[in-house]
Amino acid sequence: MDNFSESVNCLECLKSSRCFKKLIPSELEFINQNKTQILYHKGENVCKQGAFASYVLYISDGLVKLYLESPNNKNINIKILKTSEFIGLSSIYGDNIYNYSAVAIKDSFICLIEKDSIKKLIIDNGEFASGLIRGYCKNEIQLFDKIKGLGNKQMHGRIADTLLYLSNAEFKEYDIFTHLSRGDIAELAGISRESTVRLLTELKNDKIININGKQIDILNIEKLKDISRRG
Amino acid sequence: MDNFSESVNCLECLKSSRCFKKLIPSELEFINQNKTQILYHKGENVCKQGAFASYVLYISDGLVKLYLESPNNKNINIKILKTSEFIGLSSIYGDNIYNYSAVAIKDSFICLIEKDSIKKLIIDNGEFASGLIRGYCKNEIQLFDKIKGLGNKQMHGRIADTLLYLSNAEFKEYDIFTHLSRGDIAELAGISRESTVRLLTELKNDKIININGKQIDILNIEKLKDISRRG
DNA sequence: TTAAAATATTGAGATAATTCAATAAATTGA
DNA sequence: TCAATTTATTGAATTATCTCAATATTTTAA
Repeated sequence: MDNFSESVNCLECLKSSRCFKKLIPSELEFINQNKTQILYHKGENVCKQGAFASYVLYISDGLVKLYLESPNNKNINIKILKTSEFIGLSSIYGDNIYNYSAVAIKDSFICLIEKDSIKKLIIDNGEFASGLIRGYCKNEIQLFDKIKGLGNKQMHGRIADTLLYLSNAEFKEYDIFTHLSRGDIAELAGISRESTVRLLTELKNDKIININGKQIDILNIEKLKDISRRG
Repeated sequence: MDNFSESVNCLECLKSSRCFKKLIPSELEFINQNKTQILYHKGENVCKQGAFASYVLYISDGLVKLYLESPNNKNINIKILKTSEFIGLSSIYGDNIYNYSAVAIKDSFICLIEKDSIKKLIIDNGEFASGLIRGYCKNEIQLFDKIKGLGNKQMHGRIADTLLYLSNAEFKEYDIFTHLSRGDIAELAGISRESTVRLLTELKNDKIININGKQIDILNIEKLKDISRRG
């Protein structure tokens, strides 16, 4: 199988984002003309922080880890993106550079959409713009949560946050833990791999979670939320 | 002087944001009808995390500190907002709640704009929506920087980041340091007040900055940038 | 299937950063 | 202007967290 799937038509796409539903057929056709779909294999970089950003990426089907790189090559994972989510929307104005890196954590079909077509649709179609802005808002709120966690919680609260995040309904269908290493979890929580392992063992001993290889299940969500709250 | 300034007309406003310039006169008049301008004194809360958000706030003239509150009542300062910037734009969709708190750090004129009028203009005027999205993008990039700092820099790098941020051209006309306490700087850097003081003294001894009461001046920006880079 | 590579786990020591406490300096309001 | 309050500064002790190193387990690829 090569990197290009049989050409998927945006007008028939079943994985389309809420805001695409606001487009009229001719606009959808316009997007269709200005996009390519590519298969990224697990572990492959979908975009790279600092690289020239001519496309907005859209996850047609897959699972992608978004992360920030730092000079001291410690990464911090921002979030896990799923089917029907955008990558690189924060790059459509301004520097024309990706502000983060992204890597497929399982084989994923990604649509590359010309940045300028998105910009054109924002101006032409207010409902589309409104839908996009809805996404920006949701996004921002999540970034605030991240900042709260990193800014004033310590290890226990952060790992609790991360486990609650990963156990959230949005990942139900994804069997998310099988795609994540301890290092991935550590970088989501913003703590070291070793500390992560230690904390997970501790939570298991306290019967708050159950660990089965990579799979982690929450046994006592109230206690975990409490740990998250206390920080 | 009461809390309301003589009614300022949006059509004649000299402090209008870039995106307001995309509005046609009737739309500006529409905003004008749906806003109130209020004077907030230094130290007064402009909005409160968790409170019902019916308005988008716009700084007509002033200086406002945006911060996140946590249960353990340690705050983290997100940024300092200046004249012509919005507060609460991330609340126009979704939960209808402010996601952060904001406090005036000097007397500030703030316009309260009906959330629904902003929403209406987004749908009616693509150029306005586009302008707003430009703001969302810029914002997001700054939040990523914040996360990078908190996530994988230690004290020295963080205080360097904060000093560089506050010494940036955007605050040139504001004499920003006179409005900030050591605690404010600490919460911007995400470290304790005591550590902040110690680090500032250290930087002063190394002749990288100069301290004169509240005023802080960068003497060796290259060295400071280097500290920021190393983390 | 097996050897090599990558990932996970555990313990111990080192380091970063906070907290507490005491004092100094600056600001505020009567 | 002066006392009261808030803010800033410094040192010492404590705590949180990381790093290093050694071993175990899992995954990968020949």
